[in-house]
Amino acid sequence: MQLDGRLSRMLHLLIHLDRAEGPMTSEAAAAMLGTNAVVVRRTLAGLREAGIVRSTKGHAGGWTLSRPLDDLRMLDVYKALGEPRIFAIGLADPAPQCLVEQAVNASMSEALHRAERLLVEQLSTITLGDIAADFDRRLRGHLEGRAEHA
Amino acid sequence: MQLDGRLSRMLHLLIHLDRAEGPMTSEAAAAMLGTNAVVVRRTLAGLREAGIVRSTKGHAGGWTLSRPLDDLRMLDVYKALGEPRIFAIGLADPAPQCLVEQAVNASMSEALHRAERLLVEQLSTITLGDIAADFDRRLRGHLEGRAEHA
DNA sequence: AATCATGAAACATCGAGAGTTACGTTACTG
DNA sequence: CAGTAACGTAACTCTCGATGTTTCATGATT
Repeated sequence: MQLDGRLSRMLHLLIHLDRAEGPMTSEAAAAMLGTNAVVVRRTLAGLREAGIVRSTKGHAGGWTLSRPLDDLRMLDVYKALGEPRIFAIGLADPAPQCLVEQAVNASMSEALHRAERLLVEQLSTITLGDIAADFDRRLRGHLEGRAEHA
Repeated sequence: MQLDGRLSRMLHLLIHLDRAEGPMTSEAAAAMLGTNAVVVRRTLAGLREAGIVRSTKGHAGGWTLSRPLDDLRMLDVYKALGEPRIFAIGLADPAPQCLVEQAVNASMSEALHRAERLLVEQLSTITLGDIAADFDRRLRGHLEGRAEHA
């Protein structure tokens, strides 16, 4: 994976955590995400500090959601991950002497910032509850599709 | 530089090409951009295929702009670069079996695509002529600033 | 005491842009 | 026509951050 898939993975995992009964181990989460348990712990660490999940050690331990999905916006998760870099493209030199490059930077920054604001606005609008509701719709559609074939 | 600075660099360079008299060598361009001549050639190759610049070999050779800046939109340059990846974040799995992940992907793709559309729209609105005009304003301001100190 | 789980450090892997070296080709110059 | 200046290109290396892996320590349950 050449992209930063942490936000995507965490959204996926958090909804499963909500659906799960009792704590989910890093091992189980890793199997679900197709990755390694240490990667899961590392990534969830930020969410724990942000109060999104709780972890318990020992027997029957693991990860638990500490808020309802409706109180969780995609933006909260993004911030809990440390607000990773959004864009793969950027300025060659953020503080150039050359006035030409300064003008280029002004145009590019403006465009990038606007796109970033739109993205952040959307992340703040959509809750994990919304995504879970979409999942439920997909699940019903999926089951109906199977029923028709029966 | 951890970001893709090609668009930024090419915008910068193209305006200098417009201002320059006669062809500019890759070596001179590299010095201006703080990089290597081979990097310049490699990057400009795409712009040449897109008809944005021309290259001539031999004595007094180098790179020349083949269109006026007002006919060049930032988007043209972006496309000539092969439309590089815009976002550093993305989906962990673009075609998952899991319906939860499908729902997550739907939300994230939607948000990312909207942000991308806004960015592309802006890149298509701004011409290199606009940026050059902004440079001219900055230059006047710069000279006035120096004059006041004199 | 044994086991199961997280916490965390240390290191390897990977991909893409960037940088570098080297050599071939083309075109001008004297 | 030899020399030189420039692009064209292949084939590397370097870098950086996310990802993956190994290992050991710590804490909680049985």
